[in-house]
Amino acid sequence: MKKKVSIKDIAQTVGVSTALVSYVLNNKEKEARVGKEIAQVIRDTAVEMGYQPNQIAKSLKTGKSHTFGLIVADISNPFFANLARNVEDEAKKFNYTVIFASADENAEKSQNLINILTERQVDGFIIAPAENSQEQIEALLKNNIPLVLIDRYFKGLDTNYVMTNNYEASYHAVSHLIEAGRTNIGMVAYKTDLVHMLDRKRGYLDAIKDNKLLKAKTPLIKTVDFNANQEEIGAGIRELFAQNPGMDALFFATNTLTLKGLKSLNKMQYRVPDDVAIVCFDESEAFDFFYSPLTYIEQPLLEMGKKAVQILIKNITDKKSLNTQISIPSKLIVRQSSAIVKKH
Amino acid sequence: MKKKVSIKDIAQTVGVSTALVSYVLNNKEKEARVGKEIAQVIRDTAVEMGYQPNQIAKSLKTGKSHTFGLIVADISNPFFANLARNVEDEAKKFNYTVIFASADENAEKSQNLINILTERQVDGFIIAPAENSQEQIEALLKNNIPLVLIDRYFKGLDTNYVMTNNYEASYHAVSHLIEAGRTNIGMVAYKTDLVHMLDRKRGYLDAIKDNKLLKAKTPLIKTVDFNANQEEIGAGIRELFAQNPGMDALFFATNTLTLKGLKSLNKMQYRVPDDVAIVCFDESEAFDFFYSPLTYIEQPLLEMGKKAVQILIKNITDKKSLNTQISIPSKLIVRQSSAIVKKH
DNA sequence: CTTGTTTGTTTAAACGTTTAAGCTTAAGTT
DNA sequence: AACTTAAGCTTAAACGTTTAAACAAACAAG
Repeated sequence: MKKKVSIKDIAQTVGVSTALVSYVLNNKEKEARVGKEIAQVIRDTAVEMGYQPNQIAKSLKTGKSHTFGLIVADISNPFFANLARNVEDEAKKFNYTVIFASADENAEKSQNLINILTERQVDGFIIAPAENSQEQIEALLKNNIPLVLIDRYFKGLDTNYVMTNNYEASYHAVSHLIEAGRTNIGMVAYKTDLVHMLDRKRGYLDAIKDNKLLKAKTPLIKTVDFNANQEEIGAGIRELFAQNPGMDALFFATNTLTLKGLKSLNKMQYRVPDDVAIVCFDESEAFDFFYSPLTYIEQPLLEMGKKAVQILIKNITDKKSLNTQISIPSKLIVRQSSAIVKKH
Repeated sequence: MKKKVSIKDIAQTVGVSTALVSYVLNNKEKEARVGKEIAQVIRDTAVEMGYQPNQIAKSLKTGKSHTFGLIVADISNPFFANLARNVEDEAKKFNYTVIFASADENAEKSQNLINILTERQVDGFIIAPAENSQEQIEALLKNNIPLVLIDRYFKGLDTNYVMTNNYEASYHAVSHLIEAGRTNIGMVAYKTDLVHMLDRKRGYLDAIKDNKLLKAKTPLIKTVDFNANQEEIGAGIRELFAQNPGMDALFFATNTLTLKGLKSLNKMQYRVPDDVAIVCFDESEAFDFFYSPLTYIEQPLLEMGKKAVQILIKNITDKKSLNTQISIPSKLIVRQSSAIVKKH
């Protein structure tokens, strides 16, 4: 039970050439005109000897590793963890293995991960690109490495991508707040030029503009750093309240922002939805447990994961295939945090 | 920018043999007595040509893939997602790549994943073993494949493992409930013989016994299936209440059980901690948002992840090294859900 | 100046596969 | 009988590395 058994070992014990063994074990008997009986013998000895193909050797020969990389911001963030799980499951259906990696919204780390994974000869990438990683993506494209962007994309780049309808979803969510009677709505978002975030901001702004709620002089959007902690986010919210006296609703751009924001609101003793209504992007188990269950935008993680894998594999198997760019709609889940409050 | 550049290409343009290039790029100049000037030329042309080593070829030659597999129950479960992130980071420090996979507490899936990963020639495994996967682990051991169990282990098997002190942590948590004045404490756990779960049950039972609270005739532990939904867990809790009139506290064995359990308790209109105190294993962002912030057992995920990686790598580099079996203590975070309630 | 040592470099086999091309023998076809 | 085709198998090169061993030239020492 020490040494691994190779095709050569099988060939030797059966008394044939390695070629024959390879043909049989790859179900190429027909094309290679292998004898029926000997094929069976080969198959039997293979299982008898406990043969496990060496994928590394296979990959070296064929130039395909049947592996791809999934680069996200942080695998421990439930959003990406769920996405990853869906990607994993879909990949398995096509006999692909996926290697996850976390880039922490950091271009340098991202480049590092891309290097490591290309050295490992992955057949392609699914990437939630970090800010300033545009050249990295371009380089991959130039090198003809199949690639699907997910969650975000770059305006100028013609790539495959799978997104949700960030603009419309935000527009819809904010409109919902307005319909619920809110007139002074703030937004907390990340300080970034990544398109998904810009779209969410645009959706927010347009909804306000279209409903003539915009007070031009006050900045209604507070942006914070990707790695902002609860205090910084709390400070941002405080500023929003200071700049917009009477602010009666907040729209959070992501789950992390929401969670830290809610804790700050609790500390500041704001009540939801009485003092301030809340709507946010993404899901979290915690949203169900907040005293006023949150209204949130549910992203289609299952479909996004599946689609990304399918597109990637299409691109891997047919390198000439055109780019696919899809946007899958999110769903607004309305609950108590954005309820209409009786004025008294 | 089409074809990848190989060591051969570099050798050709510099005008030396591939051996020299290999020596230089692997920093074996000293041992191989490569000329200083030519070494520099080789190094320069390598970066000029944008050389990226082919890890697949390297692996085939050296028999080491510098990769290991991490098999957990479900990567989308925050417990495993966090663990995975810590494993990822620690592995990167040693230049290892990790391949995550979810076995869904299912032995068949687990075997499947092990097969796929061994075919990919991973250098080792970190596994949170599923029930009935003992023979799989034994087989790996017999084949001399380095291996660290995490979160759970098997009583009869001499393997590396990294765990938390499930028994003591549970004992302590339940004792804490008793000290807080609770006298009729139920437990919700998974129906499994995996050691970590048995230990948590034992800790619970012993704490009760040592404090003379045990009513022998009533089964105070309700066990449910791994994939039990909220309704089933709710039904379990209902039964517990029926069998133990006056039950005034519940101990949940995992985060998932807790989340579903709390939702059921809400539905049944039990109030925490007035009607029933709660303590649970694992963390969840949601615990902070429950109206009565939960008292929970915080597992040392960072240390567990790090240790597991370190032990695995030690085992990979020195196959003769003895098994390391460590238990890292968890911490009870006491909050409102287990508070003392004034009787009236 | 032989012989030995050092320094710098190349050769070539190997890792476990795949696969085009070649080889043999048997079976059809005229 | 001579030739073609088919069936069944083997040969050998290749994928991109690593590395022990061989080689060659330069230098040192006796």
